[in-house]
Amino acid sequence: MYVGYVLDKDSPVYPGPARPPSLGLGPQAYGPPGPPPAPPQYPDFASYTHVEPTPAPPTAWGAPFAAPKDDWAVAYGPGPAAPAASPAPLAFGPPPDFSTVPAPPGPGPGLLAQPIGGPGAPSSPGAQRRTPYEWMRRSVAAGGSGGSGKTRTKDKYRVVYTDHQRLELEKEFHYSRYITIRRKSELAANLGLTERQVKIWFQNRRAKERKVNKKQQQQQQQPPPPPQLPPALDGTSAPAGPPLGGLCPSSSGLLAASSPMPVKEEFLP
DNA sequence: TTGTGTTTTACGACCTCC
DNA sequence: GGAGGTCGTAAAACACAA
Repeated sequence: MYVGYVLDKDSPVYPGPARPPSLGLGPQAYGPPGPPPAPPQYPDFASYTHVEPTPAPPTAWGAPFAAPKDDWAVAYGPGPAAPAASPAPLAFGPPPDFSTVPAPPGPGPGLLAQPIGGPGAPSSPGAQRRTPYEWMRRSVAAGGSGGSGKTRTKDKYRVVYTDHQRLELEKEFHYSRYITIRRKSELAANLGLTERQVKIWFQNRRAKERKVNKKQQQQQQQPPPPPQLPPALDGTSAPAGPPLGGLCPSSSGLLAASSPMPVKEEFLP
């Protein structure tokens, strides 16, 4: 690992890029070596302030998240109210939007305020997507490859992170593809995860992004085959013209117009 | 309800760096 | 040697069509 530079960046909550500029890896620059540093992959995230949440920003982050899903608001509840012992002012805790919604059913004010082993709140909207209660109870030892060393047991193969956990992880990821040691500790502490889980989440997240990017690249290199025209039209239409150009200028244009990074469906308004 | 495909955690193998 | 990186994979969780 590159502990050196990571530790170097332990200055107050991300005063600058977590990646040394010498690597050409800004906070948003991610990708296989070679491609130019590239514009921020998440222009929409430009307004996401990673540091202290300002008193009342309409939204702590940008457009894709400007309108938090209602169900999130329902699910998250008022949040942890930033544990008093929090070492640093974190951007944690739900955005202001979340602070006014009622707490989810169940004991405890908010997810983060609860010990991870607690009953926990439904992770997702209406708990229809997830059934978190059981895994929430088990997740105390999650990450728990430690100890017995056997983690893939039948009843505890993997846990499902709550939407809030994922939300915070995503926020962190959008800020920087690589998390610092300090930030990892803070995240783990505040989300009730282990540092190992945070680390692995970031690894998996990067893998996912690579996969998505690769897929998009392939799609752009292989434009979809022209639509099959009915025989009647096929015989009379000029073969060279852009297919159905009048109706749809070009599919490549659509691809190009799409964001380099697909917005997580959950984050879509 | 069931079958199937996709996504999400988690791990091991291997590599690089200090 | 230890930590974290990628890559590949397993299996649970989930979404959705039939």
